Amino acid sequence: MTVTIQDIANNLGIAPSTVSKVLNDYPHVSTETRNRVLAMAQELNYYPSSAARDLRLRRTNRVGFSYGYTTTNIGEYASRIINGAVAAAEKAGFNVLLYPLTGNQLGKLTRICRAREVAGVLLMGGSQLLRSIDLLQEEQTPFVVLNRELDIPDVSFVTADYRKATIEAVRHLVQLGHKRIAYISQPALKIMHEYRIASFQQAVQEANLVYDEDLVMSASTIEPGAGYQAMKKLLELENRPTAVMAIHDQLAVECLQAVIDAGLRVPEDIAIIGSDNLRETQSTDPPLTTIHPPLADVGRLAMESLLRQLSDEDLPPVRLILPAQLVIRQSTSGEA
Amino acid sequence: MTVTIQDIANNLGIAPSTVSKVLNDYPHVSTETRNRVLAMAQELNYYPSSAARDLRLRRTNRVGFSYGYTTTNIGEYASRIINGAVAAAEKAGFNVLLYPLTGNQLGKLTRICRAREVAGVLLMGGSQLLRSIDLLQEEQTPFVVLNRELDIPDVSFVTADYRKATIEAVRHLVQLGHKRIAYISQPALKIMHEYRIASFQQAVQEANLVYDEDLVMSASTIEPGAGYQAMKKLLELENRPTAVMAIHDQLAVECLQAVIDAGLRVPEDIAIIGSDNLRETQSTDPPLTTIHPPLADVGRLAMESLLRQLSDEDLPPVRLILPAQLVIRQSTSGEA
DNA sequence: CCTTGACAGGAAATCGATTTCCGATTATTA
DNA sequence: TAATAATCGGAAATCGATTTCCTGTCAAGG
Repeated sequence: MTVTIQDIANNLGIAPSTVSKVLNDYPHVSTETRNRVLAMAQELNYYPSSAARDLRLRRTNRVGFSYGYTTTNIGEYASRIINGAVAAAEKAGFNVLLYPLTGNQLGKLTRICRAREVAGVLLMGGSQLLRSIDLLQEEQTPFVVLNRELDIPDVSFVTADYRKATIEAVRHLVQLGHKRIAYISQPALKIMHEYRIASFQQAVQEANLVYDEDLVMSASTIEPGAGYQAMKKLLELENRPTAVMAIHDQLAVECLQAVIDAGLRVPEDIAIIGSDNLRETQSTDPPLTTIHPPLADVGRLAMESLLRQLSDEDLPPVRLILPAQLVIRQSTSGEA
Repeated sequence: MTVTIQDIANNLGIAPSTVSKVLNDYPHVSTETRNRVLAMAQELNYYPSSAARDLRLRRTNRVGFSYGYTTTNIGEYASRIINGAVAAAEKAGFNVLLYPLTGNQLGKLTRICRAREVAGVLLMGGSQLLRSIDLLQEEQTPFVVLNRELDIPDVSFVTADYRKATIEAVRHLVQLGHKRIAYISQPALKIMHEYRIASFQQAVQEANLVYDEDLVMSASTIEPGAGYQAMKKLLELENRPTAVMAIHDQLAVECLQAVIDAGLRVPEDIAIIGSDNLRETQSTDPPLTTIHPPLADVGRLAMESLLRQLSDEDLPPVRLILPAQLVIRQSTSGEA
């Protein structure tokens, strides 16, 4: 059933070690033997057992993609990253294992490392990101963090420049005459949450606007509807904002709904800016202005860095912040 | 660095075989030894090498998810299936490997099988589906086909009842008074394409309408815009349809755009029905009526069947056709 | 008191590929 | 021609865990 190097050797009356040498392009094998081995390997449709190889070589061509954003479901956001990562892995002959970070995240990561299931890991989110990083560092498992800017020594990451894009977005709103800009975030996003709020604050101040904490709202849960509620609260303020930015498009879509349901117009009464440029932002009415992070590139470059780390032991950490674009649509500009 | 069973044995002055027996709950080990081993394993943070286990046991707890729909990118459609599949695998202690079917699909599948990289495969799409199935059968690698109804002996599949949903959709349109219903498909979807067209034809005939081949259009490429073009052609017919169904929502969204660009109203002039219930169908203007296949369940049940096949050699093939619902929104009903 | 058998634990084979080491030939050089 | 080197191919060790087989001990039963 399964063909081994032994079978090839037996069929030819030679030693398995010789077969292995042929298959690994070692010198000191006659052309004749070489050809016979190759022919027999083809005839028997031989492929080396991945388990045996991995064991003997003490390495594997598998990498893990561990993820846990606000949920452990892959959505459009995650899949764009995965597509980039998988394509890059594929090109290098590596396979990608999915590790949703549910339950005991640290326990799971420990197993992955110590059982040598994978050669390295791409780490995206998870509610225990910092501790996960600690763990991977201790285990000396190569890894790259996705979509987080981190100031930890020797930690590689690839992310998008949400900060700059946020500044650009606020500038865009200011140019349109907005002075009271609200922000809706999601505390469940942890580090991302804090980083984005800080970016927003910086952006507001750089635009010489007053930073009003009352205008920073949180979608309290990760259930759909939390963004709607947050927007509703903003609309009830006595001095309500004229523009809202959301940490991600799903919230932005809910905001849009809330504004419309309140009988107000977008963008005339309230302008809206989302983030991530999900497909649905193109088909809402009006289409949403949004921050476009190059997620496929994030995935691709993270994977490429990881693979480089795997082949080249001590490379300096990679810290990539890719430019993100502001995609302007009618939810701010109003023009058709 | 990496802890082996040997290390535990050495630290305790016993044989590795004894350690293994403890870790695998064999009898004939004294409680005292057992406890000492377990304590030491914990202390050294021991996890068994997955490669060594796989080699010795001649099995693995990895399953492959091979995919290639119209593209080898994971989109919302595929990710919903994957989420279900991964969750089910996770529950059973299995890990999922992603195998995008690019390039030499059959070669890739051959390697996967013969190198024993995975214990089984979920097969979703791919331009060579039938030959892939042949191959997996010959290799005796357990597999389950996703989202295709197949009449091949011993082949398991899990899919949604698009046929019934299509019939329901046509009936819905007929009730609204439609008599000329068009269908936009995508030949690149191969088997799915043919199956859906056949379902549509059946649905039309069961509704006692005339099946007019001129009303069956193809989105010629998989590039965005092909659906728009197809719709445009339909609108140019002298006797144009009053309703359109699309094989998937992305096409439906493009149809909507085309209708609006032509200055017509949805649903008053043209009603539209999509398929898959992608997120964006909720936020279009008007929101789209669409067929909702329970994709997460498809993934989950397919994985569960596969895992059952793995533990229980000769089980009869699983042929599941899950009910799909028609989600009625304003692109047909018109009511807000 | 001897036999039988349960029991604890170790030695060694095994999974399949790689790699080191070694012996036998042949080719090269002094 | 003798010494050395290169070449070919095989034997055996190795990776780490599992499993079979075996040995020695002790208890039970005749």
